[in-house]
Amino acid sequence: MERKRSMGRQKIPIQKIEKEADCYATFSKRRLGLFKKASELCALCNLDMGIIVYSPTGKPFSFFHPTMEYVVNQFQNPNQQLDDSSRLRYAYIRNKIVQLSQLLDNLSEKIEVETEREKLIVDKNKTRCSRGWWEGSTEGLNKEQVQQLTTRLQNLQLQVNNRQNELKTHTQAPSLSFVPNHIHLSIRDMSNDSNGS
Amino acid sequence: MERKRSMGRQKIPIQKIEKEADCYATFSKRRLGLFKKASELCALCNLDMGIIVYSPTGKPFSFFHPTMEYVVNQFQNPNQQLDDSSRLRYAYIRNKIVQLSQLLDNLSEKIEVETEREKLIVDKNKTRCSRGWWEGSTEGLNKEQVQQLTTRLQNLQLQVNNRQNELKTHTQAPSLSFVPNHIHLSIRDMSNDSNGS
DNA sequence: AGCTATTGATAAGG
DNA sequence: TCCTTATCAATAGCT
Repeated sequence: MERKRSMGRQKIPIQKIEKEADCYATFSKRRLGLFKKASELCALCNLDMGIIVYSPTGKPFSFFHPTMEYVVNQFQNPNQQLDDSSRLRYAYIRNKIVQLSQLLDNLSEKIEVETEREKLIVDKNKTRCSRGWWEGSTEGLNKEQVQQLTTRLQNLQLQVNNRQNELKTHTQAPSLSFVPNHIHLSIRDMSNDSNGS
Repeated sequence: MERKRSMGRQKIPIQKIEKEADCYATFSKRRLGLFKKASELCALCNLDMGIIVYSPTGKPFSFFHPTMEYVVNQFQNPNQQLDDSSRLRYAYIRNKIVQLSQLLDNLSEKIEVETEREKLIVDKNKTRCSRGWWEGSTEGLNKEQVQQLTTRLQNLQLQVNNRQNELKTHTQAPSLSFVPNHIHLSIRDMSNDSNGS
């Protein structure tokens, strides 16, 4: 039997991580995890929320649904009623987000299917020794190629996310960043978008 | 061998939970989980962040470190420099939070030790059949009693948290709520606190 | 609220 | 940075 290749996840004390590199790594992972949890909560309970977090280097990241203005303003003035034009604007934004959300989910699904298909092809290749466009490669390299393709597809997904984010942001404000799947994301201001696209 | 007493956690699709009761339950659990993750991230990387989330019924909950004003304002005006008095005020708040944090951590630790001790006592009782203040109870009831004590201690911990939160909040704003351990929590305004307590 | 079986998140290591 | 593995942590379904 093969020896363990990793210690696996270990318990860590919840204190400042002094080693800088580890701190950054942990921030990256946990910020993603946090935003994912947030987007899941938004989707599961159909509610509004926002997160702002500064990286150890001070770079701001945010997650908002439906918009930062809406979430913060409602919090500061819970009893304030919106005027009709504001209501319309937010209704519009919500719709837009739902549409984009569905689009992304569709794309994500396609990517998964595609990735799955590639896996099947490789398996077939392994068992039947058939040859295709990857012929000439060793089995190890095939696996690597599939990994690369998978990575490329996943990168595409992230790019789609970022592009969506840009489209929704178009502002000079600090970079907004977010997470794949179940979007429900950040919008800074869509008032410029009132004349249609 | 005993039959399984529960189905355990099941996979659920990330879509609106239509059953209202389930939606509320999920919100409660996941909001707590989210805030805990947030407080851990703050502690691990020593950074600023804020979360605002509205329950399915519209009740606002928030998590901020060090303050809402600070986090939001810095996000909206990333290049703005604070004046000296603001710097001092925030430094003061940060210090206060760290102090409270340590206090709570100490209390939490004591509670854990106490809980552990109770467990040991029960184990001893089981193996040695010694008798104490729980005498007269069956073994099953003893276990239950210990469970109750444990619960009471945990509730105490939560109450300490909530009390701290109140102390830091004292405002007419929507209720701020948060999570045990590694606090790093919400403050709305401490300017009234300048003359000491 | 509290419990348990599972799923999900993530610290280490490459 | 990104992936894998082994573990730890969060939580869905019940009670």
